[in-house]
Amino acid sequence: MTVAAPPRVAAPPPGAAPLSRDEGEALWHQIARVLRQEIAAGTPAPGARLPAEAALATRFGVNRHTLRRALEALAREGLLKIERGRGSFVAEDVLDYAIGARTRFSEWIRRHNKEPSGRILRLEECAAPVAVARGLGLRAGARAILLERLGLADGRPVSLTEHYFPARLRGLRAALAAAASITEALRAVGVDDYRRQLTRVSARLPDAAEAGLLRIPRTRPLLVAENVNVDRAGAVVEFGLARYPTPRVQIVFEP
Amino acid sequence: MTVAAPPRVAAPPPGAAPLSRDEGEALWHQIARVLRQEIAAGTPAPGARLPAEAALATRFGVNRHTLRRALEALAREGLLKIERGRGSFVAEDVLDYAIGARTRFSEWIRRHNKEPSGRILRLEECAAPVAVARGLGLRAGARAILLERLGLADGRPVSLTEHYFPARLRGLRAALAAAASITEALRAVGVDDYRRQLTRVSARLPDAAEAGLLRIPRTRPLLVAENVNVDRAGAVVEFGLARYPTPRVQIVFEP
DNA sequence: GACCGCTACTTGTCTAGACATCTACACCGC
DNA sequence: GCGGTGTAGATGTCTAGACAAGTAGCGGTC
Repeated sequence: MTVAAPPRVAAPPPGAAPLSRDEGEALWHQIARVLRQEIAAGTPAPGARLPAEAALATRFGVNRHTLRRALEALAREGLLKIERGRGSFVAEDVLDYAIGARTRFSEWIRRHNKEPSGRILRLEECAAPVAVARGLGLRAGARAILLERLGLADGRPVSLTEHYFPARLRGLRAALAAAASITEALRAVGVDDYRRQLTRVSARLPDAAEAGLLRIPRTRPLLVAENVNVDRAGAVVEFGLARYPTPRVQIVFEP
Repeated sequence: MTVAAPPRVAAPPPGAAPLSRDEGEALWHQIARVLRQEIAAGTPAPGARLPAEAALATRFGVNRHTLRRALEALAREGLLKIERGRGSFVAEDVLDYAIGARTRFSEWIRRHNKEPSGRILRLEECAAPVAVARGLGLRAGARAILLERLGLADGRPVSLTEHYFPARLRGLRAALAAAASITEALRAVGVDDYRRQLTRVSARLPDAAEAGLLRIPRTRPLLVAENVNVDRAGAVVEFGLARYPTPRVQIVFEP
């Protein structure tokens, strides 16, 4: 009397989606379909990490190679980004920041069909640092208003900006505290229109605070953009210093 | 004293391209590069079959899975077409036959940057079959001139055509034997211009002779096009019956 | 704090074998 | 000639194990 042969592979765990073996559709194809649906449903969310290949293989009750085949297919479709040594991540569409003369944060985010929001981190009067004073056309140490702000798209941080305004704009600090956007606050103090005069882009690694606020590891570079905004008369109304997390954000120059 | 451990895999045969193991580039990537070069150099030629995966794996001294990975990459690039149960074939660009009123064989081929040529298989006077007589507007059994021709592009067969002409065109048979093209022969007997009045397309499997001439297996369908050409006055000057091998040739309708 | 090395975890590659599935073709019987 | 059947050979899928190589974080050292 012989014992029944053990199944060739471990059965998938109870709650898992059932894969049909010995039917027409390949296992890796079925797995890709399941993952595609889950991603479309929002879990895991864009940017989130998937379980490791070994864990997913266990979940579906298949060999790691079979599972890899499914992940490769999804990566080719652009749904996943697989990073060696780190894991597989649900692709999040890159926010192209198209630098134009009149680009406003909320318009930028809305153009990507996301909901813009923001959090004021700091709002105070201070002495302008040297680089800022030069940008604003002031003497070093002159008084300036500083607004530090975290920009979010659909709740995910996409920018960390410092805005310096010359102190000559009376009432701006109160307006910034009350208004929903910088554009609106400037209008409240008489600056109807402004445009970007200059933008300079660089990159560096974030410090701990920046990494925490933007929710990125400290090894991911930031794009750092300095810009100068002027009013219709050409007077400087703002010096901005923006930090964007890569690769979530890319900057595009529009001539 | 121990014997040296045997190599994990068989060494590639003497004449084969050397692959560098334990260097930065993956084996499958090196193999893909070698095959890409060979295809670019023309051997194997477009349409030709590559050796089977097992044979190629032996040639490069790798496992079949490793070789498959290289083939898959090339297939994704469009350089190969892999067909289950048949083999891997160097992709050949499909000849789109754009049906226009004045499409001539040589122009068609030249538009694809290939060199047109042809071989006359038959040239004789015969009694027109019923279908042909109807196309030519003659009584069944009326005398007609038949030209059967194999058309080639860069030496590869792309069409097999029967051309029927009404016997009223005196001297055409001699002209066809002497001229390089039908257009030229017709001009020699006074038909300066002609245009396609009608084309009807169907498909069927080839018989043994057709398969042999077009160098395709008998299981590959032929595109069959009947067409009627008329001169400036509207009189029928030719009834054509063309057979094209799929998928080498596709027919495109131009409105 | 900065730097280094260690370690755990992750993805990438290669090998090996088994079986499924499809194609082409020869063969046979009618 | 026609159609079915068998067979060899091709690609497709899955499992299994091993090792390479990259990443991140921890802890020790200076």
